Amino acid sequence: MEARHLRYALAVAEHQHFGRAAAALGIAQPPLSRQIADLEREVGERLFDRTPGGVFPTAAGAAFLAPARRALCEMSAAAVEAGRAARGETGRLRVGFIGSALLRFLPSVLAPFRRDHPDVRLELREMSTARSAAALTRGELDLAVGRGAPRGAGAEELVTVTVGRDHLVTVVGTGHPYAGLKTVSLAQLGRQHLIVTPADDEPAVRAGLRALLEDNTLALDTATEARDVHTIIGLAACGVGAGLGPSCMRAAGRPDTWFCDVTPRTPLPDLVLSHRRDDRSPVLAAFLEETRRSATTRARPGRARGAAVSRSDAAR
Amino acid sequence: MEARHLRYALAVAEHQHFGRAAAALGIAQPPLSRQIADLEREVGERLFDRTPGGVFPTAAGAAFLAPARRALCEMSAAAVEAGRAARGETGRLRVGFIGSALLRFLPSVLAPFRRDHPDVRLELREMSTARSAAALTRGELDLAVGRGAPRGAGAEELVTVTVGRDHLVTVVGTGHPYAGLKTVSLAQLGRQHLIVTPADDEPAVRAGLRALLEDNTLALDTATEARDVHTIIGLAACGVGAGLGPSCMRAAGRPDTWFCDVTPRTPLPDLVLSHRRDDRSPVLAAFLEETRRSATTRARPGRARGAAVSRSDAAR
DNA sequence: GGTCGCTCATACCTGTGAGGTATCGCGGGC
DNA sequence: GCCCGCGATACCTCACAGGTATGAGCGACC
Repeated sequence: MEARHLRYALAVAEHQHFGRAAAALGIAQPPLSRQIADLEREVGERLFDRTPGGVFPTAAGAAFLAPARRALCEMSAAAVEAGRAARGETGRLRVGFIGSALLRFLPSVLAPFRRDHPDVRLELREMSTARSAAALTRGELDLAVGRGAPRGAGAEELVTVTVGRDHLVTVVGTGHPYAGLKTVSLAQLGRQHLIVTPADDEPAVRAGLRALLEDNTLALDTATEARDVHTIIGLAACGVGAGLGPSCMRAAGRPDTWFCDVTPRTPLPDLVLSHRRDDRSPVLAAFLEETRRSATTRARPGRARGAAVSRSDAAR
Repeated sequence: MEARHLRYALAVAEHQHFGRAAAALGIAQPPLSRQIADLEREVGERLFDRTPGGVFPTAAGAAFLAPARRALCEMSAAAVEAGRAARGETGRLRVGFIGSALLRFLPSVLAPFRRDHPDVRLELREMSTARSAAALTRGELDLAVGRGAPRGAGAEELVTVTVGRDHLVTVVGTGHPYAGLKTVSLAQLGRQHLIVTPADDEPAVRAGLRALLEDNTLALDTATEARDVHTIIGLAACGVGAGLGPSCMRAAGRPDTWFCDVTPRTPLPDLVLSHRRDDRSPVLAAFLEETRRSATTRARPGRARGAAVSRSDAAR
């Protein structure tokens, strides 16, 4: 049985007349008669009653036509869905991201992406840079948002794009001696109890900090660790010590906290997107395109900081 | 796009290999490659990634395959449903019946029919013989169970089958003078206040009664009318008078009622099935077949009364 | 009641295209 | 570098979808 048979049967049912159905199908009447006869032979039942008053479906014909209609619907739906999937309008995007990406990058990208791709299922999971990179190479994620390009096993299969730059800031509670200062020096920081992100989670960030505080590794080794920027800020607000984090962390500021730039101005590893090099997912491509677009529209009106996007490979 | 393309695409997806898919389809590999290429051209998207490690659906391909599978399912379902409908296993049967058919005929036929045709939607509506015949010719019913073959406009388009015979009995309350009698005569009945079925509802029954009581038409003209056997019995129990009805009415007897045969033994119009002569519905045919079968199985062990089935035309 | 007209079925022809065979191009692995 | 496996390409062939001509059945109508 071919789709042709279904189309012909539906045309006959619609027009109740072989001649007119054939005309509507753009073929002659005899071939239509024969195709219907072939179909009836294959199904094993007469599907139409040919009466002088017109052609009407038998009980078997009526029962045949409903699923036949659905089958043709599904066939055209297949073509439509293939096109939509190819354009990235449907599908799924599994994104792993660090919490600080929620402060500036994701807000600027997610809203327009959702607007332009409402039928894409976004699966967003907050996780550390290290975990998202591993999940990416295992195929459990399609996109990772983290700080610093992934290194280590499988990293050469990934491609990274920088989507944000931040420098180091410190956050303290309003009762802390630094509260009210515009800047604090590295030397001052080295004498504080620090609150930092765990080494396992953010190797690039920790390596950078270790290099900065080379004379005060003790400060880092005895530091309090917190996985989330909000936790770092909250602990600082409690007076636990001086939190260290990216400058975008200011967006999560609370009335009982104070932020100081660190001098000298100290860039942190870039906020980067990573995805598998061989990933041809149109949804991923659409998301990256949206990232580029939102970067340029943000860059034009004013400062390019945090909006610079440059493509590079993680392999080395 | 033809069903062939869907089958081929599904085979390629399943085997992840053009050669093996072609073998499974019973064709050579080159035609399969070409059909897939044709399909991709028609859809406008590449559906499969041909890699050295195997053939895998692209995002568009994956989106295509799901509805394609459903389309093929619907196609085979169409053939199956046509067969089931042709065998009367699915469909609808709208039956109009007089209340007394619930006493003997319908109980013997409906249970086995439902058991053998569980997916047929039975629409059962209690109505008078006159109304069911009219609804039948208007196409609002498929089958009518009534007393006496339909006459009048449209009756020649109907076919009737006798499914039950009854003779006249009378029912009285236990306080009535006839209570305890085995039989009462027509003459005795003519002196009673009667409870009978309305003339509009059951013309054949009323005509028969009128002929019987020719000397006592007054008794009929002043009779109480009740549409339903249960109402006739109930009114008789209340002492309103002597109810007249078919012998199968005994099956609805109550402790406060008494039934007497009428002498001489007086046959009532047959209980008949009617259906449109041009109705080719397999469900109807299956129901009639079930009727015949249950009649013969009931006839064998004992009395054939009420089970005799004879086919005849209502036209005259 | 014979004829006409309408409609679907049948007979037969034709051209397209599905499927066959042979072969090429291209990676990957030894 | 060579071989092997796999999909693509080239070309052929025949089945079958579709075309034309005509037949068969059945109302309608004069």
